[in-house]
Amino acid sequence: MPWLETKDPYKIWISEIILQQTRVAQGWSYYERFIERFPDITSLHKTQESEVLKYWEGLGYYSRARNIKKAADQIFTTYHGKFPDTYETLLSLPGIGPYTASAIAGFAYDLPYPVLDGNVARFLARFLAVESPPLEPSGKKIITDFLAPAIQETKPSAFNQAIMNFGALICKPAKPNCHECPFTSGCKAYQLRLTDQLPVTLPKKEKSNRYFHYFILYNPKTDSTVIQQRSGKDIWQHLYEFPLIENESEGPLPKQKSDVLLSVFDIDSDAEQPLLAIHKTQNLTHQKIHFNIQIFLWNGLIKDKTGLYQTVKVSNLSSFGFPVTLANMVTQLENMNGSTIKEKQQNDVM
DNA sequence: AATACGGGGAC
DNA sequence: GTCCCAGTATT
Repeated sequence: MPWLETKDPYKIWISEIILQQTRVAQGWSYYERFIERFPDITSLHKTQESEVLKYWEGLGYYSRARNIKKAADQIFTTYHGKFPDTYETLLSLPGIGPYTASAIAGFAYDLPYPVLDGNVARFLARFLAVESPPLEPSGKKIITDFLAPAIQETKPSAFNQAIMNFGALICKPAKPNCHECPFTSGCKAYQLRLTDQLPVTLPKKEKSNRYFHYFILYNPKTDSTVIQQRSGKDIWQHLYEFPLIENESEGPLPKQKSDVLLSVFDIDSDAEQPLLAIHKTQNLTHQKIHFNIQIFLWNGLIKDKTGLYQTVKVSNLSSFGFPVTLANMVTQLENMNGSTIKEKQQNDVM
């Protein structure tokens, strides 16, 4: 972990944001690349949000990237580039909640704020036999009241690191290593044989299905295609995507709907068939996305005055941040490098 | 208090 | 398939 070798609050901040709801194994390479490109507040302040999102591509929870950019701008202007060094000012920054504020306060400044992440919550929910979900307000209070005096007894950074590691390595979600645990004599869950029933979890909700029909329009003459940036409050905010029609139900898109979009790009669906149609699904926490991706040949015309669509070279696509499923499509497109599509086009003519 | 927000790895 | 991860913001 960065804080094992640095007290730089900037690096600690970035690593903590990346590791929110993200395992070290998944986030570590992102951290290294991110720090290399953005070594400090100034470098983040000088770039565009879209580049930060590109570096976040594939990590998920993209509000983290958007908020990192916001917070960096705030630190640059409001705090003149000096990283905030109190719990309250840290907490006031976008993307920094109670956990991250405590983590930075402890690791960078040795301030005694106990961290309460998933690992700590699980350990203390068992140790204290907390009856409510440990991250709900009531359970959270019980745990925080227990930790607040405890962290005063020792070095905050060591305390926080140790208690999180303990939860991750010993007091694991399933099959905790109680035989290696030095706290069994004080652990209520262990005494009551409730270790596999705690912590209490909330009932899970059903996830919704969504049907995304993407149109990849390929202009072989210029080796270019069309993308747009996602707006609104929906998933993947500010990431890029291909022209999209979302359908309410499973199955093929009604011809009338696709014709409306295709006509914007001067494509007659009766004359032009997709070169390729790809189906994929992607499981997210709250929804299952069904992708239907079609590649069409395109003459380069856009009959749309909103300016929401932008034409880009295929060779330039990878400079934009896409949702992971579309990022994989981009990789495929680049590998085709136009030649496969042209080949396919010739085969169709013959 | 409930809900949305991504993606992947462990089981 | 299910669970859940060094959580936060919004409603």
